[in-house]
Amino acid sequence: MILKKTLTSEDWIRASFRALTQGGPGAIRAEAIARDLKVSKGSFYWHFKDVASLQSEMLEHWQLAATEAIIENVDESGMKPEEQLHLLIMLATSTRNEPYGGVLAEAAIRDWGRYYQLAADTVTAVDEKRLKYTRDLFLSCGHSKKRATQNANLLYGALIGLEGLACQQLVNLREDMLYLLELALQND
Amino acid sequence: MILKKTLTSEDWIRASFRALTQGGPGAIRAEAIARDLKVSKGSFYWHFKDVASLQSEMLEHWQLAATEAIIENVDESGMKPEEQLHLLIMLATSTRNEPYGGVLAEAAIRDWGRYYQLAADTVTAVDEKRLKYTRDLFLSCGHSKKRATQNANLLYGALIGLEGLACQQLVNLREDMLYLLELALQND
DNA sequence: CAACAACCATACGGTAGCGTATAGATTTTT
DNA sequence: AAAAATCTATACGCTACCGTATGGTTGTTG
Repeated sequence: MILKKTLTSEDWIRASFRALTQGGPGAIRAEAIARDLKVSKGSFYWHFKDVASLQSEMLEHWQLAATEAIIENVDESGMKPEEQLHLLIMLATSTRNEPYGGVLAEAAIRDWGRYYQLAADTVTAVDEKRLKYTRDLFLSCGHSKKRATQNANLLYGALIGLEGLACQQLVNLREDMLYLLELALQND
Repeated sequence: MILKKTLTSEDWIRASFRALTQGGPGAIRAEAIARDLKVSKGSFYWHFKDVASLQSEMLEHWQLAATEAIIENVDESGMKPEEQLHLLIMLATSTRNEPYGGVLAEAAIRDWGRYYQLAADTVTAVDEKRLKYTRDLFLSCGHSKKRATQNANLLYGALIGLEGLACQQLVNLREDMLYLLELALQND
């Protein structure tokens, strides 16, 4: 166990994501997070100009992590597109230990976007990238442009919606997602 | 135009839903909503014991409205189950003028549930009812118990997820939902 | 009209957060 | 060791909200 004497802005950002996932956007408060880190807010205002600046740094970090993580794994797998889609779902439905809180942060930031423009823009950018990536996989499966788009939309939309329902124990996320992939890949 | 001299608790609840949809759960504050209604908070504390009591009344009202609205329409249509499913999607993807803010309130309350237990319980109750209703429709279509469940989960999960993406103009909600219904109803 | 209830305004004390200022402590550099 | 840079503590004024207390206004009822 390494005892760090001083904090980095990374430490603050990680703690802020804990606050976000546990208490929502309204829990991103300098003094509250300072208490969590067992320091005073004097530290906060050294690392950040103000709370808004912390928030934008959080979103910046998340945007990077949110697109790199899975796509890299799938790209380097050397599989056929159908198998890549399967892998994509397996990765997306695993309770992974991602930086910045994983699927919980994902949902929290998505919510955040409803009331905070910068978060909305970030989420849109991430969604666009993921939708495009998924659509390209379906295109590689030989689907038409229209059908590839619809399949990608469905897959990604269902993932988001089902993640919430899975948290309430109302559905089995992976099972339902794999069933959807089956439907989407069926030739007519 | 009728000039009302005094407010009812209903007026407060409606205004509170406006606040919720526009500013998130954190925007449900007695004094802020009072300003919106152009009264003082003395009025608020006459109609409600405290903010928590306003919140629980909001959730109570929404829970009723959220389940009655569409299901009634579909039940009384006298259609075949396949057509009822189609109608269900048409209604769910129409930008309806529901009480308490419609689809925007829906999303806001879903978010709210992440940080507020009472909201979480309310959302779960609503989701359970809707999922069961949808599953029963698929059962009426002759689907097996397992497949009916998966189809219902997919339909409802995709609706939730796609609603968010539709707000960002990233998908066409109704088109994608109808496509999903097509897939789900295909006989193998 | 008197009495009462329904509804709202105003004023109060208390808490919690923001951002600043300033000084203290610690590490790094010279 | 001295100086500089890095990091944190403390104290301050400000704002916004909560919930209470109290009194005023309006409308209804006997």
